[in-house]
Amino acid sequence: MGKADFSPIADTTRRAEIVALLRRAILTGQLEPGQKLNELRISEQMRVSRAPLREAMRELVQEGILTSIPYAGTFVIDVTAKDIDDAYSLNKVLDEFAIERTWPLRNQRFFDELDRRHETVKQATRNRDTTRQIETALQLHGLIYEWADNSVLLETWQRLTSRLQMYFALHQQARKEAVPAADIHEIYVSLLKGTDMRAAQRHAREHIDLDFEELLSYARGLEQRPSKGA
Amino acid sequence: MGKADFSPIADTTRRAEIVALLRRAILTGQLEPGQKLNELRISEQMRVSRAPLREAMRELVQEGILTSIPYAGTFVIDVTAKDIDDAYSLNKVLDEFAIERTWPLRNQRFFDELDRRHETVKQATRNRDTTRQIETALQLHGLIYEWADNSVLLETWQRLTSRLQMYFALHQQARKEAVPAADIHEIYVSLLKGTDMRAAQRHAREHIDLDFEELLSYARGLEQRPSKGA
DNA sequence: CCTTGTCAGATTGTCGACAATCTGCTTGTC
DNA sequence: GACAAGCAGATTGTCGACAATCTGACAAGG
Repeated sequence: MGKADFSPIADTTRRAEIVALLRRAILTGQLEPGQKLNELRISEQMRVSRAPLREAMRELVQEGILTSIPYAGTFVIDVTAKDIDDAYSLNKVLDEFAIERTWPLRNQRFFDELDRRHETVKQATRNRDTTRQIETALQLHGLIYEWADNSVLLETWQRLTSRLQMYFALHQQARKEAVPAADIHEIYVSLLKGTDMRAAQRHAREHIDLDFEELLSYARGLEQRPSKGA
Repeated sequence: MGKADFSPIADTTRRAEIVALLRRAILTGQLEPGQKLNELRISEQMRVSRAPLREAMRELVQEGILTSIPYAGTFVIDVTAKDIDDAYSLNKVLDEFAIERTWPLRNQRFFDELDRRHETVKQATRNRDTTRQIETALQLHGLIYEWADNSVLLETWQRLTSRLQMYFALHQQARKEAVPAADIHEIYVSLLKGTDMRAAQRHAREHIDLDFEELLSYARGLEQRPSKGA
């Protein structure tokens, strides 16, 4: 059959590209929490007018990684230990739900995709590319959300992901050492392939606990850190 | 003491007002699902330029009640039975979590607020104001989210609320009869005041089931309904 | 010394006009 | 008559300029 699956072509608006650029800058920590985004300066740097830039910023405000105060400016969100803890506890609940929904829908394509993403994480780990390591680990984790066949759940996860990626990036940036080379995802993947759903859910919970443990103690340390301005 | 608590003053930007206007129009069903929003026409009607209107629309796109296709237009989201079912099942999980978190934080102020909102619903019911009835019922329901002391959870709920309100409004609009005068929230409120958390969670689940039951059958009926254009 | 009024500079919010893109119709060709 | 090319209208995307608002400094007054 000549039936090819074409994915939708890329958004060719400046707005979409600006959103991607800004998001990346925030999630990798290039833009620090609390920092103000000067519209004129950024628009000149990007060789773009302020209109699409402002529209892009509105999107990121709604996405939850920017915050806007009328006539004062738009800022990268501040990260508090409470924020991380909130995201963390919600994540646990959502994980359990996502696994429950994904469970009966697992098939060979799911397992293949699981392996593929796992491999991508391992590769990033080998390359000592911490930023990409965070990104790919979240993508591995996100598979259960993509597979759960619930659009609202997926959206919720994607919003959460933005923040988590930002938190982890900040954490990594703070302690300059490389992340553990040991593969902490091995068990997670194998449990998702297994037959005991409860076990998978339980592990996901503990798995998350592990990841967040350090993150939280780190965040509690920098509490009341002054926001850096431009 | 002359120490007054001042809440932040209202956003006085056109953008914010436009967002409120558009959201209301969508959530009350004035703008139908699938309908296209003509920027020029709306901006002229509101006596506003397209810039703030477009920024407002970006916000609502991210809020999930509008969808944008580059160079084609921005449309009110289409409502499918699956969407409602997805929102419904996630809502159940979130409710359980919200109740769990709110439970130890309940105090007199909580109970008072609960009664206040309950009273507001009853008043809207007496006045046969169905739109307000939906709105107030969701606000009553939202108290456990506001009280749970988890900002991420609250945000998630607020996004979900937008859709739910839209769904219920559509439903109401379809079947023109008035909503049941019987007070279905009575038990919910009393259980939240009680001592059996599990019972409250269980009831919330069933309570939601009741509300959604009709909504779902209605939505399944209008599946493949053609989207109405401008 | 502290408070209040004023002002200049910088930044955000809004506007009207232009450019890019899509849609549907018309036209020409076979 | 079927079909592709191309044109005109409408709509969205982007731009540069102007208006509204905030911030901080400075001066006047108590």
